[in-house]
Amino acid sequence: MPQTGGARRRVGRPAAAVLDQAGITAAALRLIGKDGYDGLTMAALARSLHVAPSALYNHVESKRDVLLLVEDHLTALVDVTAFAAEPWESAVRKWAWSYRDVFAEHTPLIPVIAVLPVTDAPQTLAMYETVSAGFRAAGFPEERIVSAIVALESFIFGSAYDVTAPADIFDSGSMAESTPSFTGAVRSLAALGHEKPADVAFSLGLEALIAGFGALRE
Amino acid sequence: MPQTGGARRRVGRPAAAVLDQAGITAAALRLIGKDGYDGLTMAALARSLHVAPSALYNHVESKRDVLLLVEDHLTALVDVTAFAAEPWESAVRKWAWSYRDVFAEHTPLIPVIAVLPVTDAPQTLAMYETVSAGFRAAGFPEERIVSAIVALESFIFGSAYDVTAPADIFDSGSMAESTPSFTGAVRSLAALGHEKPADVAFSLGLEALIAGFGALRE
DNA sequence: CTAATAAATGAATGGCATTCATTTAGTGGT
DNA sequence: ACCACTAAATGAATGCCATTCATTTATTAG
Repeated sequence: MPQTGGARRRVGRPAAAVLDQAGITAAALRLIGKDGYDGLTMAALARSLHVAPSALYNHVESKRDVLLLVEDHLTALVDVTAFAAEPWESAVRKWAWSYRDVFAEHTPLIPVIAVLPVTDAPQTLAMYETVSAGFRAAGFPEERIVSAIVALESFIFGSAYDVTAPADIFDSGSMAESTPSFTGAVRSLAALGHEKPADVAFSLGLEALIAGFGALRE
Repeated sequence: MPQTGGARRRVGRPAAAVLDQAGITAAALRLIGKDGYDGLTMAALARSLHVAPSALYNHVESKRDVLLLVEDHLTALVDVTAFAAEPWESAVRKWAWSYRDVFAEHTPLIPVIAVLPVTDAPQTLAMYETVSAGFRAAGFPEERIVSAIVALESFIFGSAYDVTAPADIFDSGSMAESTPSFTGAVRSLAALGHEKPADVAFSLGLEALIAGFGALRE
């Protein structure tokens, strides 16, 4: 049943197409924003588009395809503008923070992205092109560009998960006495009173990577 | 139906308990080794233990619990021995490679680990204790220890995904002409003929992090 | 001895992605 | 103008999944 309220569409091809990939992507994003990734089911997606679930399969091959559409849409939101206007260090810094922030809200996509051939994701490919051109212009040896980007990306994806971790993730509970070193370190960090510990760790790692990679430039 | 062949157990509590958490963990690991994480279903797990699926719920609360048991078991396999015997740099290096190697085979656990309160995972907590003690002994300022470990872990988790990526992940296909910088960088890396590009990126990032963090020591 | 608890079975339950037969509408070729 | 083909919708399965529950039997605590 495509619609609960309102006149339901009669069987057969409608005069004007109801669905397309852009509409499916937009509906998926709305759904994710409202109910999270648990709420993103093919049935719910169909319902939000006033369509039967099977109709979706005329436009995507699988749910993974939907996630791919979402991923590519989100990648286009990552800010790469600094590569055209700023020195390499600050361009990388802005890109990395933006990249992490976008996907921290969408960690269920990370397993999809990580093994996604870039051919299937034009916006993602476009991001890589801009970033690698930035590295090249900054004097990076060509054969290290991809490895450096991959390393940064790995750090970014891992850090995106970290953003979603519960605040008390390092509470050692009843084991505190048997883990004095770790418990002390956790308390000592907490004493600094940072609002977002994930940001501190991300900044620390990112600056180390930027400094280390910066030294590779010729 | 608990068993397909053989005499099936009659209804009611058996004289000796059939299941316990250690047995469930071992069976889950066998199953994952044989059929991967897709093959790890509560039904398959029960079948491999000659038990009805519902019997599992006397020993774990949910499938997530099973993944947690597996995760904690695997963490115990991560090599932290170098922290007792070697300089900080090489200890971190060995730990990080070992950690990545263990979880590269188990990437579906990463979303679970990333948000897992350490209270629920004693082996994981033990690893943190050893590692943080190593950082402390190496002269790390206490309030930076946790952030540095988190940053390294983020990089490690992201890199574990990278290991599983298909070899042709960066093949830009028909878009090659419109992405000259990226395509050139990919070709240039390929020309080096490394067997495992993921290892090159991991090494590059890890050495940058070690160098950057090493400078924090007092 | 008896009540409570623990550990098993087996039969649901509801949700999920996906497939398929069917219907209807547009399209390209002769 | 006709006809075959393709595209896009419906609605009814299908099979798998994690989880729950009533029931049975055995052990354990008081």
